[in-house]
Amino acid sequence: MTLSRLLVYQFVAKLLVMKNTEEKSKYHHGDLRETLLLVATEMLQESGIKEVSLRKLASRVGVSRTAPYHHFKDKNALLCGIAEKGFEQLHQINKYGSKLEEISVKERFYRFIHDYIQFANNNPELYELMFGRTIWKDKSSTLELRDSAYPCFQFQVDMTQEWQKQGLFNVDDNALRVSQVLWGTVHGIAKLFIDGIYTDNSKIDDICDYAVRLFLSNSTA
Amino acid sequence: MTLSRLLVYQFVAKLLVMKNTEEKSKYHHGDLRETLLLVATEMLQESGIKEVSLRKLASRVGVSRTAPYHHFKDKNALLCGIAEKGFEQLHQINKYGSKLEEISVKERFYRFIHDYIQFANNNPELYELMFGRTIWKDKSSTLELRDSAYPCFQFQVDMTQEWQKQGLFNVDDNALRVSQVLWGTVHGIAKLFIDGIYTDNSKIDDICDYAVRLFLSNSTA
DNA sequence: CCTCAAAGTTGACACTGTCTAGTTATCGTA
DNA sequence: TACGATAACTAGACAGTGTCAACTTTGAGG
Repeated sequence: MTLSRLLVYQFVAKLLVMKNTEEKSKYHHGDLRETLLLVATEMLQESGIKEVSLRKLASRVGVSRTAPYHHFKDKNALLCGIAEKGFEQLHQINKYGSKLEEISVKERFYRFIHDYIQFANNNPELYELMFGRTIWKDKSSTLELRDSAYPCFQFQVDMTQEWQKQGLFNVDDNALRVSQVLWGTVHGIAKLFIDGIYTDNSKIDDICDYAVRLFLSNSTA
Repeated sequence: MTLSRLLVYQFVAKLLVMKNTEEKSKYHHGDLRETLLLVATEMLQESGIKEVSLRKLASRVGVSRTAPYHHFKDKNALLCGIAEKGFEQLHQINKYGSKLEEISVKERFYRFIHDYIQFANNNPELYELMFGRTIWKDKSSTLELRDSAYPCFQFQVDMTQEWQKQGLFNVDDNALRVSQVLWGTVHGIAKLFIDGIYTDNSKIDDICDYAVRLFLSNSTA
């Protein structure tokens, strides 16, 4: 299964380069960087970050152990690359949810919380990587990673501001602070689930309900 | 510095055994298990979990590489042992804070949030270990770990119930759910700080303030 | 056509966790 | 007091890991 998909990757990657030429030798891969990210993400999702090693990755892609070093400074840079795409995905989800005009603000707020936690729950290893200290602590985050993560963070502040305007929260409150607490809540619940401390996934919806209720019990909307 | 403290450990450990005898040979350490936990915790706090290796630990303690295996099944068991003590510490803090009768319930609630996040912030590596997937995911947690962690978790539910009785939250709400959301919030904020995503530590108090305000804006106390 | 940088290679090094087999010390019991 | 079991400890080995240095192949541009 993984093997067959891998062959597809290599094939597609090669197609990207075979624009005018008929055949390519195998020495130059074509689009190794993208293929590495693709396969590494797959390995991550399949068997966890502990199983992602550069050597295994290289061998899966069919390339020598040190070839990845021509596309990523080190393992950390590769991981940042994976997380980068995760943030684009999450940002997309948030944007989509905030545009649903056929439902009430309150419902949109519930959906934000719910969709966020679902994203984490559907991609536990990816989420763990995106928000883990591996790539953030000690200033080890790549410039490109920050460029894709910060807009995603900022969007959450913007949404909070919108919720304030619509009466879910006090307009006089500092939007950044409110958003930091809200994000803390969803992040915390998500983490407790995917780290295996909250174990009953069937209770996710119920917990989201309570989160909304606790925050909005005095909203004017 | 570390070296001198290490010598103290070894000395103390030896004293524990030298009850009746005058001198002990060095083949048997005396209380290796406890010494390993002590030194490992120190290594953890000093330079992060990534720097904690069984071999380095053994060599610091002055024992062969495989000696620790006679006291811990594997590395995971050692880490569980460290976390265990962390939970006892945290439980202690929670218990202490809940007994302060000279301040109001609201202030006690604030202190719970504040103290919790401070504990995480003062012991980032330990907290990371205690609540990280390394020891929880895939049922890798030790029985002893669970025995020290679960009472700590339960205590938070008990506190929530007390807060409900005193009017901070609706008495009719499911205490477990309320507590799961509250705990999610403090855990999430703590994590965002210690993982390096929230970077301005001087804002901790302010964020705690907002958390309390958001939760208690409609309390009857 | 030639050059040169980019992309890919092998070999090596210093680590890691953990298994196996062997050694030494300790303690309860005959 | 002697003995034998067993707990505590040791060295050797193995398969992994990330990453560095030195080398080769390839393709594109002057």
